[in-house]
Amino acid sequence: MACSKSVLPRSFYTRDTLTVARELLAKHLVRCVGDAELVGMIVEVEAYRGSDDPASHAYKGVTPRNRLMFGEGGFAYVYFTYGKHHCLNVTTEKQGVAGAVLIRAIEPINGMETMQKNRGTKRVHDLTNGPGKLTEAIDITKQQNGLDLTKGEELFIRKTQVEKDFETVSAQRAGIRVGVEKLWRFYVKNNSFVSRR
DNA sequence: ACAGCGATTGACT
DNA sequence: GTCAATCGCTGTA
Repeated sequence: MACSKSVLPRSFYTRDTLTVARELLAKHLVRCVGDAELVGMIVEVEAYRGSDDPASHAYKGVTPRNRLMFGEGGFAYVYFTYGKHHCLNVTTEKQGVAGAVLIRAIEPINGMETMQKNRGTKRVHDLTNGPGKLTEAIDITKQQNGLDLTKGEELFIRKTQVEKDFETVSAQRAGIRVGVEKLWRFYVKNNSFVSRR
């Protein structure tokens, strides 16, 4: 696998969830499907923790759905919601500590034609500017739930060759009714692929 | 067994 | 701006 040494290692993920969330911005999310490499730059994320975070799936303890949030950092946690959409998270923290980062938006870098086909639209700015949109664009379903992101194979995240300067904005998380006071949504300032709300 | 609902989206007024 | 779609997960019985 080319560029495998730039794949983020386990030690990146097994840290504090808020730190991992902020540092995921401007990294490249890579989805390999056959010979195709669908790539997007992460521009918007949200952190979810455990018993201190009423908005988190992990707030009330382990269930069959959220068990990956309690496992070791660096795995994909994919869930299905509103009867329509999949959301992609990466797990964080060490084994036994709940945490995950929701990938809310990416800026398409490579494989845009496939993303347009998967989304059924040609409008570039509608391809990946939302958690349910980007999973459809890069073909993430529960098939990918539990994947190890440190392998550099089907799904992974890598450092960019030259990371441009950017400003990080902290804001309220979207679509939740509790825990809104925590500013655990982070996005790249002025990036046009950040979801609206 | 089953009612309630959601870390969203797209269509419509 | 408002609201319906749609179904798997969760809590309760």
